[in-house]
Amino acid sequence: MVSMQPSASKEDYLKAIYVLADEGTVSTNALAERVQAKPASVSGMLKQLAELGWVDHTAYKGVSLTAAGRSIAVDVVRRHRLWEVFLVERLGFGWDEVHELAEQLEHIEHAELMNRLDAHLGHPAFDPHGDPIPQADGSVVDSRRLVTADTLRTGQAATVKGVVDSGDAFLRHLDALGIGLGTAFVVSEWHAFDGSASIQGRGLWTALVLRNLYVETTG
Amino acid sequence: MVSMQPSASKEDYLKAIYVLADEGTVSTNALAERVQAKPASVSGMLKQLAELGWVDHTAYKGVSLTAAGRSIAVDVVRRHRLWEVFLVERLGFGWDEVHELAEQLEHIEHAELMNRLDAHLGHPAFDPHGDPIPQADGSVVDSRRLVTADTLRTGQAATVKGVVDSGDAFLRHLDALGIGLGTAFVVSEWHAFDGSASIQGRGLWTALVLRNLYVETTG
DNA sequence: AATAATCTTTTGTCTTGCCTAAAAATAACA
DNA sequence: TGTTATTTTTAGGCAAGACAAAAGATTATT
Repeated sequence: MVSMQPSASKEDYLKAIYVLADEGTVSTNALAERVQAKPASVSGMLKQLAELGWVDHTAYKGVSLTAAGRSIAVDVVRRHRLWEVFLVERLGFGWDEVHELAEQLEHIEHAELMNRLDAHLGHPAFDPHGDPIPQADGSVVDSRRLVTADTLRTGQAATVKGVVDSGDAFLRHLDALGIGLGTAFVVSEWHAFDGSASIQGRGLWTALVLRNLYVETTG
Repeated sequence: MVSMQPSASKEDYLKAIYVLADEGTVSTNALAERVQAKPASVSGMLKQLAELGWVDHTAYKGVSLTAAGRSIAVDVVRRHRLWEVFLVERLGFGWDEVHELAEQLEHIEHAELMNRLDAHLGHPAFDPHGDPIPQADGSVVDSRRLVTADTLRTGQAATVKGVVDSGDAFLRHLDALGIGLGTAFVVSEWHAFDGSASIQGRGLWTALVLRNLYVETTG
């Protein structure tokens, strides 16, 4: 077998390590607390994860994710947050009632499903709790580099990185304007009267309220 | 515990019995074939299902669902088919590539989720393969009582039971017209030129192409 | 009915996956 | 260096589900 699918439980461990690993390594105790198990159980699981090449584990020293492990963990987080957006934006759940449900949905393994869901939701940059949603390639947006487009100055260039809310109407609007993930544009002129701006991208001009767009400035 | 959640595997067994039980009972061998297991394994599982009150099993005679068991099986089928509609109509999957994915999604246990998804899809009556989708209350539409609304005669009364396809645009259109599941109406007049009809319901008149609507005639 | 063929259940075991308590090892630090 | 806290190892448990082999029940055949 080339690369096996992690079980739901292993995904949970990897996710926990990912979340706890602000600095280098995570202790067995901290991990045990996080996944609601005894330290002995964690030790056992870490041995398995290390054999699978998903963590680096030095006995008594702590554990950290390998590149492969981080990739899985990030994907779990991505799935979790995309489902949360779907549940809130499309099915009308409250942002406070979707966590445990997303906790189930996140373990469904199907890359194509998540990519299509992501597109369906307009490539949201943040989940309903404001946490960033990792990209399909595993990159996580550095939220410090990301601003809502209404902070741009006239003449400034930017690239669309995501939407603030994935509401149906707004996404359709964007679609009609030919604006999507990766669209680069320049702010031509602000219209004070309604807070919208004229922007120019790939030869097209359009007016748009920029409040709902996350962008990365490019000049 | 009042009523436990069946495991994914038990749900599969119940669904298999449901599907195979055209007449009274299902044989152990047929079931084994269906769930890809040996008859011995099926016997063991049937004992458990009987203890849980989900099947009636008389040794050597065959098995059938109890009311409780049928209720579970129908719900699994419902979940499976609703997910299929979602995958095809919303995410753009081909109708031939969604089965195995729906096979995973169907085991997610959350009544509210499915009810909201059902509403989100406009209460579809059939899945992308043309199979009927059970209602939330467990009732399964008798497809013989259901017709597409374009077969109605002038003056005939009918109640909306579902849509043929759950496309975004069409559902929004219905919504704007105030038409939904359960809406009763009478066909006032057919317009030969475009195949649409004027209908009247709750005092409102509107024109509509009826081809995409499943209705039950009521007079 | 007796025998044979078939189907089904029982019995005893296995595997997988995860968990745990208790004991041993290591690390940290006074 | 001894004491304490953390971690790992060891040995074992438990739940779910599967299976082979043997035994039992049913059905078909003669």
